[in-house]
Amino acid sequence: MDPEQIVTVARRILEEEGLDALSMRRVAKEVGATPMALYHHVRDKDELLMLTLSGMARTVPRPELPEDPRERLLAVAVHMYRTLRRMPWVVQVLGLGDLADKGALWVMEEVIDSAMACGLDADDAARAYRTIWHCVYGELVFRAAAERRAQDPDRTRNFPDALLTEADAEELPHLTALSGRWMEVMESYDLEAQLRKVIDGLLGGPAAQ
Amino acid sequence: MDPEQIVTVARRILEEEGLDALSMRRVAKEVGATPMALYHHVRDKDELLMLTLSGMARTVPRPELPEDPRERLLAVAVHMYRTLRRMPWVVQVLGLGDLADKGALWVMEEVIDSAMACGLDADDAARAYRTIWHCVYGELVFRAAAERRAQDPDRTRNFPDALLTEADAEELPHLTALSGRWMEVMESYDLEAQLRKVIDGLLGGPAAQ
DNA sequence: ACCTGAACACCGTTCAAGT
DNA sequence: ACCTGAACACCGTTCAAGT
Repeated sequence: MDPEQIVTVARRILEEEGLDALSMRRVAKEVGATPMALYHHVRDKDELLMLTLSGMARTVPRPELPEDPRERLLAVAVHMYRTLRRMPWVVQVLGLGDLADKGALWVMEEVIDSAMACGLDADDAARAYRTIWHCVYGELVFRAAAERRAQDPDRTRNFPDALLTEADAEELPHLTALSGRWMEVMESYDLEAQLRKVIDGLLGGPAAQ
Repeated sequence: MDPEQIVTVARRILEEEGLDALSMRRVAKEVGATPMALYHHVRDKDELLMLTLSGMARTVPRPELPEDPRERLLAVAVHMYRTLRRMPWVVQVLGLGDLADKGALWVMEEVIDSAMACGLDADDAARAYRTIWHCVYGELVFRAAAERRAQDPDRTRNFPDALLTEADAEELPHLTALSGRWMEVMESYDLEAQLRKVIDGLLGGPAAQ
């Protein structure tokens, strides 16, 4: 039983059942050892979680990217989104902290390089990366939440529709007008289109020419 | 022992010690009852969490907002950020799902109204709200993570610096150049300035005139 | 060095019984 | 209607003991 085997088992559990299903005891059982045996190879659960993340980036082939820097910036962001969309557990673990994977650094480099090619200085480019990442991460978190909710019909709330009463029409006219269509409007949310606008803003205006 | 008392105790625990410290048994103990008594007032832990959220918005006074719609949009977003920054547990609970508070709907209304006053149609304004919320939420999550990490000096990793070796200078030139300054650059990240650019992008260009 | 067994101090929730 | 007690099936982690 080596650390690699522990991490492999942990990743399988995360993939199949998500973060909530991962416990030291569960990993130990599936690895065929006592819970305490794990602690000879990882410091604690947090470290195990960190180890499940590192190396994941290598499993994703690096995409062909457009040459135009603005399009490249958009393409990297969309790639990051599509990749993590298929790995919901990675998003869950990322939210826990600062854990990171060396194999994913090229994404940051590519974003910063593209932004600089569009005229930003290095510091602004690094900050632009952060803002773009927030847009991607937020979308991943709330889309996952929406899917969970859709699967539990008992608790469907159709926020914000469920909170609106007739008395709100005056205070909240736009929400009232959107009422009933909210889900529909949100399903038409296109991250790529939104990111294009965000990138325009971060680069100081739409593409020239 | 009424539902209100249960929620009050739960909120205090969340405020003082965060989501991880909240358990049904702990709430029961502090309320002076057996764990099972709670289940006569709330369906399960998820419902209790939802109840802790609802009503929180009323505790925050609604701010004076500028008249200019673009400035109002920015001011609402910044207000949302500053408010939640002081309530880290609310951010934790929000990440769990779709839980929402009626008292916070004015924020959505105000964002959508401002965006429409700047020329967006209702659907685009709703989508703009979502993108802005992601920028705010992402910043809240990762700033909280950075603070947690800073308090546990044992695990400080200074991502991405810690992952870089000399061999990466060629593959990752910009990250290498930023190396060492990463923390510094991130500390200079100003959400208001970033949001101003994002809003420019979402509204289709910087303010006219 | 690597692993086990027993223990500590917890979890959320169900179920049958009490008033 | 509201609450309790006992139980079920779990947690992460420590500590002393084994090989």
